Amino acid sequence: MSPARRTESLSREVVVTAAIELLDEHGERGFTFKLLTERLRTGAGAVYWHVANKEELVRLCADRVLGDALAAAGPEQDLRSLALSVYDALDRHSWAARHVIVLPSLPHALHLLDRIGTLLTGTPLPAERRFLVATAIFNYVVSVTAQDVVRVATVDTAAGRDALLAAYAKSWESLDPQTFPFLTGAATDLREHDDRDQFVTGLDLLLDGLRHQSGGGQPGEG
Amino acid sequence: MSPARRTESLSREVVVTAAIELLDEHGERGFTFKLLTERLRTGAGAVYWHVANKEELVRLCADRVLGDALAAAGPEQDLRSLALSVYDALDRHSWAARHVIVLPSLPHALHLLDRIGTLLTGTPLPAERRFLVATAIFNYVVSVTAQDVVRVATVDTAAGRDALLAAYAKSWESLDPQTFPFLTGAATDLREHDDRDQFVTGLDLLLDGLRHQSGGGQPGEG
DNA sequence: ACCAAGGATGGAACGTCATTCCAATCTGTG
DNA sequence: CACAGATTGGAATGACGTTCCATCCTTGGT
Repeated sequence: MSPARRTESLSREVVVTAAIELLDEHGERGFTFKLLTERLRTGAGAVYWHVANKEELVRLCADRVLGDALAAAGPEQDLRSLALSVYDALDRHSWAARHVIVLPSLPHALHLLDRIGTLLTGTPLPAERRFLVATAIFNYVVSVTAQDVVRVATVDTAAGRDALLAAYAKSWESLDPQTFPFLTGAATDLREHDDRDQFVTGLDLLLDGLRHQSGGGQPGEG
Repeated sequence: MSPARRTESLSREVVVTAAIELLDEHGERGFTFKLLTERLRTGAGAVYWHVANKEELVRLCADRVLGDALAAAGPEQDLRSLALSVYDALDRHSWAARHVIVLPSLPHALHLLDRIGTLLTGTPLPAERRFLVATAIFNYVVSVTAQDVVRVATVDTAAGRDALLAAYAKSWESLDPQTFPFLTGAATDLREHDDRDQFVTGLDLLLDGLRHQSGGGQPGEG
């Protein structure tokens, strides 16, 4: 594009914005300072003036993404739609979720945990269990979004994803039914797998458990 | 230590065993081929003869850990104790969980998913929901173990951990009660945080939801 | 308007890492 | 005993994060 150096001044915000773009384009593994300095038309030293190191930079990016997600999700939401808003936002930036942790604090992670905890205040859940349950829900939302157990997202077209799932499903069909009695019969389900549906299934299970526990119950002896 | 080269021949198994030791000692970030070749008393070329690259090696290590965990957990377990066995095994090798994915398949991940699905077969849960629910449980166990939302594990003494948690709890107390109405009151709970308790809380929530959804039966029990 | 002081910048230089390459050694087989 | 292929060790390579430093720019005091 342009060979010259930049005219506007750098700032932490500008660096983070460019980094998020590059993280989205190349993934965390493909995100390098070389790419970053090229896009910003500057040198490494300039970037390091605003940011301690790459790790801090990615953390700042993840916090920005989470902050935007929380701002976009109106404060009137219930637990389920809050969780879905966060899932959708983090899913658009698949590198981000793994950096969302409570301690050492990612600033907006505290906001999210607080919102979950506050929403629990309006339920019959015993007060002394609120923190454990809030953290469990936070944990589910962030962790499951981060792990991405079915990694077919590398393929960016929907058709390619379907083809890949179909190929895997076929290989499941030819597994040994003795050692894999369940999976051999589940190949069809795999073909219809969808990350978001999968997330929702677990979330509803969790929230049903919450209703059950706060209704009249003790955590069932499992 | 010893300057000589090794006498016994290398093998994939030997390499994986040494790698697991080093991963445990230095974490995934600190695990390098230099350390590995020093411990094995060989050169990089020899290691690459048995293993395609570092990523494959770590995946093999994770699969070994998961396989050992499944072998140790007897086949007669119910859902809850199976989940706890896997949690405990993966928690002993904190680098491993993040590499446990279903597609592209980590071999023993398929075994785990199959065992979860098979345990659901003895349940009133509608057959067409089994795969979704099994994957949800798999997802919870593996993802939550991987994410480690409260990263105080860097400190290896229990006393140090407590001190760190106490310090964080103190900082929560002085947050703005306006923006953090829940957390400011939860500092005490944080002080008592325990990763495993936290995992169990979410797991029981999930299993309660399962019992609830599957029509009041007793799925978790054999 | 001038000047010092420190805030910001760009890029060269450095050390570390994963990976590749190749000459050397071992092992089985005829 | 010789040859081919399997296996090994370590030097060479290239990419990367980070540090260093000379330079530029801004600001506030005079």
